[in-house]
Amino acid sequence: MTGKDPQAPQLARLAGLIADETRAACLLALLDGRAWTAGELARHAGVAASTLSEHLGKLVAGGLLAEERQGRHRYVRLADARVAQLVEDLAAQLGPDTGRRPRTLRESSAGSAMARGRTCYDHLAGRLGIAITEALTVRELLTQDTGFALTDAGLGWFDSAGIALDRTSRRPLARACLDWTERRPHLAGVAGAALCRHALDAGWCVRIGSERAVKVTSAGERALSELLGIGAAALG
Amino acid sequence: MTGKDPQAPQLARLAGLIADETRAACLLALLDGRAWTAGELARHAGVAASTLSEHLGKLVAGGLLAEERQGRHRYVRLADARVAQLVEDLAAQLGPDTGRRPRTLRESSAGSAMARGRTCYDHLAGRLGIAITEALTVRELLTQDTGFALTDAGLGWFDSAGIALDRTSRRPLARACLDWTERRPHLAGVAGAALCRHALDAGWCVRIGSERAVKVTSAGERALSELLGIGAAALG
DNA sequence: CGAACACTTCGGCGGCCGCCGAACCATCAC
DNA sequence: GTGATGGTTCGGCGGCCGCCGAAGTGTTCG
Repeated sequence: MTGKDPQAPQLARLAGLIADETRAACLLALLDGRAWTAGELARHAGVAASTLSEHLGKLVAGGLLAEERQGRHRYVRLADARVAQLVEDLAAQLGPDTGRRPRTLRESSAGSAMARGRTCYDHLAGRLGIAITEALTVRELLTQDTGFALTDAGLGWFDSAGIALDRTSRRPLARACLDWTERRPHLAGVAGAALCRHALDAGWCVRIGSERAVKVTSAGERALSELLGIGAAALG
Repeated sequence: MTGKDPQAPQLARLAGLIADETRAACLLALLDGRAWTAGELARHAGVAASTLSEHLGKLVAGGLLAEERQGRHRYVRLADARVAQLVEDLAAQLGPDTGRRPRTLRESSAGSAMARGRTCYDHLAGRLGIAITEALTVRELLTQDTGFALTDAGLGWFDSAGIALDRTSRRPLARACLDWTERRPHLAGVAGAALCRHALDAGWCVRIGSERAVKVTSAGERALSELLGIGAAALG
């Protein structure tokens, strides 16, 4: 009676890819949606280059990462949005700051910058992401009470804001992503990605530091206030 | 510069709980939403009782399982719907039948019963779950093109069918859950759970075997046809 | 061309962890 | 009470896996 579920070994293997502190650190770092070189990740994780090389091999073989070789560099990024979502979901399961408290001033300010606004793979998160999601909901451009979807008015809003949405993608147009600093859902999916890309392209916000944190510019404050009625207070 | 993300160790620990074949088999078995005894799980996984006891200890300590002691039995079930979703998401990432092919007739027919209809923690999946989700969508009770949410008409349908929806829960009313046999989303969340419970209570379907598979009764066929226009063909 | 650099491969070391059986403890049946 | 059953604890064994440094491959730069 060892009728063990046939997908158990594979589930274990998949989880095993994430079940290593160094690989987990890589995946979290790659949640910024960009491609990192092997060396950058090795320094980030505080481990020898040779060690990290083996980790990348496993993650790529397991389908979690996509690689792109350029000259003597090996660039690596999350394979697709599904993998990003998976890592986010796992991280969200942990709950907010169950981690250690920041020890240094530098860490603390980096933490608060992340809490203020950051990218979550390809969309916006943190107080910035929440403020936008909230504003969309209040204006009935997004409905959250019977699920999570854009309204017809919401489609119109994106259109009039000049943000194109790819409606042919198999990826959901709007999806809720649980924010691990705010404990509330923010907008992800095709619409979330398009909005984030537009915000960066139009200079509404800029990346700060080398990680995921972003900062709203003064042009961004004007645009958010004008288009969604978001006041500076909500972005504090 | 070992500025490793502070949540990396925890992410690794969480994944590590799932990254064992025996524990993975337990979690998959518990996806039927019911409580199993330690002994049942040990036999299911094909491992000594002492070994399984240790596994359960870890899963409970890690918050993935909830336990309930009754007399000399230790009943254990998934801690909540979030954990179930997490396991489902991980399993969905694997893709359909990447596992081995069934070897015996018994396995094969069990597999097709599972493909025809099954529970996915607390909602319906398989061709049955897809047929229902599809019918709800065609009748514009559920919208999938701008996200995933019940429409106003959908709320009315649940009401007139006598299926109460708890709108006070923090859990989303409607949520998409990727079906790993059909590769398409089916209805989960509060509405999915209420529908599944009603289907079992009203005798629309009954559990078969000791696992997740369910079978539509003739009363169920009538009800589904009447309420949602689902023909027997869709349930093949 | 040679030096610096990014990455990979390979041995080898050490620790962690899943497994079992045996002993133990609790509950239930008689 | 005695015996059977479900579960837990404990040692101890074995394998897996992450780590490193050293040596090797390919690329870029002067």
